[in-house]
Amino acid sequence: MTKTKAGRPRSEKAQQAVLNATYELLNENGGKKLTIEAIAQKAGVGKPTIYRWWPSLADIVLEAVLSQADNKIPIPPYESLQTSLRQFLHKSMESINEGDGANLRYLMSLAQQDDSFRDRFRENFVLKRQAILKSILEQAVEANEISSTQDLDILVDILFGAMWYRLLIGHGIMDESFADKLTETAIRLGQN
Amino acid sequence: MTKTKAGRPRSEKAQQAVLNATYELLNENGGKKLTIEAIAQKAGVGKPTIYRWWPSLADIVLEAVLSQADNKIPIPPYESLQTSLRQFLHKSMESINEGDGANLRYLMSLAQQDDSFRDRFRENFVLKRQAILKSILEQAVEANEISSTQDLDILVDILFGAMWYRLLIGHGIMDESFADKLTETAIRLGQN
Amino acid sequence: MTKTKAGRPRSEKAQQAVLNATYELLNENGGKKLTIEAIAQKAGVGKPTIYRWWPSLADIVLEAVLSQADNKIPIPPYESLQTSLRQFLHKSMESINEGDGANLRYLMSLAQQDDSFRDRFRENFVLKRQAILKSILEQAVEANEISSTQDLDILVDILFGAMWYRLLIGHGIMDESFADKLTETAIRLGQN
Amino acid sequence: MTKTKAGRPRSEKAQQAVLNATYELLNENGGKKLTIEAIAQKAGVGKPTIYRWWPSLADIVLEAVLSQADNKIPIPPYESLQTSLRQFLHKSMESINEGDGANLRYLMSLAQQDDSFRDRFRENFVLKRQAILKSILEQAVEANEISSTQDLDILVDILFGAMWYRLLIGHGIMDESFADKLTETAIRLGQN
DNA sequence: AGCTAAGCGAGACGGTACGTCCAGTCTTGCA
DNA sequence: TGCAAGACTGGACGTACCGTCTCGCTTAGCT
Repeated sequence: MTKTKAGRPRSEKAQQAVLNATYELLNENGGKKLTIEAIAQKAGVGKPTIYRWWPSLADIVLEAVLSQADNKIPIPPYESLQTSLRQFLHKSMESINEGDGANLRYLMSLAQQDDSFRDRFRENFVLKRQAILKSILEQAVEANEISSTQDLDILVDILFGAMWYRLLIGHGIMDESFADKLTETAIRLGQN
Repeated sequence: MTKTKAGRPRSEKAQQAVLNATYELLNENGGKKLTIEAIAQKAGVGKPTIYRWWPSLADIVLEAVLSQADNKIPIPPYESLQTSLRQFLHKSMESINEGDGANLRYLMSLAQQDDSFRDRFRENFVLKRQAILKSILEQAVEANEISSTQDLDILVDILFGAMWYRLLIGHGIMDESFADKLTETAIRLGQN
Repeated sequence: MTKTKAGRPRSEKAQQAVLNATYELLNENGGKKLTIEAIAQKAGVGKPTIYRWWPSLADIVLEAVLSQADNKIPIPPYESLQTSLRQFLHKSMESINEGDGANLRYLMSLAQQDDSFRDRFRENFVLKRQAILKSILEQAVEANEISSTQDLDILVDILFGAMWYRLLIGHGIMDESFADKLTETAIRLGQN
Repeated sequence: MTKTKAGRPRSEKAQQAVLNATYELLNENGGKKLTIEAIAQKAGVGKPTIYRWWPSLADIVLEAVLSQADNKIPIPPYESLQTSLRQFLHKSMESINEGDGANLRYLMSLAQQDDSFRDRFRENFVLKRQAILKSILEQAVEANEISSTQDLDILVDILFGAMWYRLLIGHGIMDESFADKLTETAIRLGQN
């Protein structure tokens, strides 16, 4: 019988157009004009198409940011805590200052408005970043640069926490010197 | 020199009704139904009255939270870093777990959507909390419990950052043991 | 050459619901409660749908009245000025007394508040009524019941003018005897 | 038994300021910006002062128009129907074209929205104008220029009706030739 | 001449409706 | 039969006025 698929197949093009449009709108006015209608219009896509694939605006933004940012902060081969952590934090600051800061703030904001998105944001974004940082710290433990009695989770919360805090509140700059101070803090906490 | 202002004076009753209604709605569904229309209806107040006195929904929420929370975390007389900081962090955790956590998350979310509100949020809320924490740390420096070479601002960012981070992401619990770990961290960083 | 229009077509059901709701509200309190919000609610229709299709409340009312009244005053075959004009004026009085009077007053009122609507009201409503009356008078000219030197436009202004004047001011009744007097006036002016 | 009235008497200045402000606003954009708030502001008067003296916006407008227009169309000594009626109608057209037309249209519009104002408008404005016209016609009857069997009320409705009709609908000009045609019409109807 | 109460301006109040924007769903015809 | 287009219901937005109220100041007229 009919095994051929009738109808028009899904358009990958449309999907990509949505993500591109979202990313552009996001970086235009800090998300002020970022609505599903605007995305649909800019992408040349029908609204139902968007609703078919994503559960919410937040998820589109998350995917758009992920698809753009996935390979921005590469994990370098471990050298030393001082070198590797410093480099990781420098890259993070750099990315934030180049525009990703606004995206991160936007995602964090959306996560507070929708619990189920908050879960996806955590699992698909935040925890993956934590894993990278943690792997650096674990290698530092192996290299005896961090005491094995140190609670690495607290260390992760401290490092990412301080960065997010400054990013979200905007009371302090996000520059290399800040990255250096956090690196130093981690080293001092590791020694014990 | 007429310094008296003509016209009917501002109704404190209406103002208080707005703040109360806001606080209730905020704690009902985590801010899902928190709209200016809903506040106006619940408070028995006209919408223009609200717009006359507050520039945005965010500012109403901020004032509502401030008016409720102003005296929740008292500043105790300084005893020791271990005691005073620990107590401050315990109180903070407690307040968050008693419902203020949702409010804080809501405010932080709003702050990411409106730059001018972000400024007010920072000045009127965040920096005041930072000042409390910092005064504890400064007393610790005076008591030689923290080295005078330590950068207190970084310490503040670390402590508040870690708390906000967990609160916003929801990947870790906010309990006394977390507060204790942060206290211990501060002490270790203070001992240069 | 695609001339077909994409997208969901206009809903005739919604359009009709709006007109019906408008007509009902119009006849409920003489237009006192006739607001776009009330129409939308009564018709079960969103406000944007109304604004998409009508430029103003006045135009909705005009269309509602037109759709209800289009066939109320039929043009009878011409017999004589005495008979045909009298019948036309009798029907007009009747329609006014049956409730259309309020609608006409409402429309005339709206026309004074919005010049562009006044134009549409004139073109789509008033001039069409004038044409009917004028065609009767023209047949009377052909039948030598009205002198060909008589200015028919003035006659039309006199007949409709007197009716509208009494309707709007309310200083005299709108009954058959009034219609008869106007008929007689027309006949006397025609003889010359 | 204090029956005397103490207290400050009414300010005639405020009353006049209201009427002047109303008249100016009325002639600025055809009544588009004519609101009680605007009047109060322009007149430098408190809103309650306005509400204390006038039952509605319409009544303010009526009084403003009356106070400005009372002596615009003087009643000349009767000469002949041809002369006196013609002059009266010419003056009416002139006044309408000089700006009073907009005021009349505005008043008529308001009269359709408020039945009790419609009564006052009729009694204090329309009927007084009718009385002037009627007195001319009555003098014509006395002078045997109009047959005593002619119904003068119908004649009044015809003359004022035709003018109001053209004014309100805007389908014909209001000039001297129109006035002349109406004069001629009256003369012909008078001859019987 | 002083007292006092009503009138005054100003403007905040609870409301209603406005016209707009966007959400999320539904209904077409094209491909 | 999946898609773009776009119309649909619905809800909140921020604004403009409404008519009422509450102030402190001003002022006329009685005591």
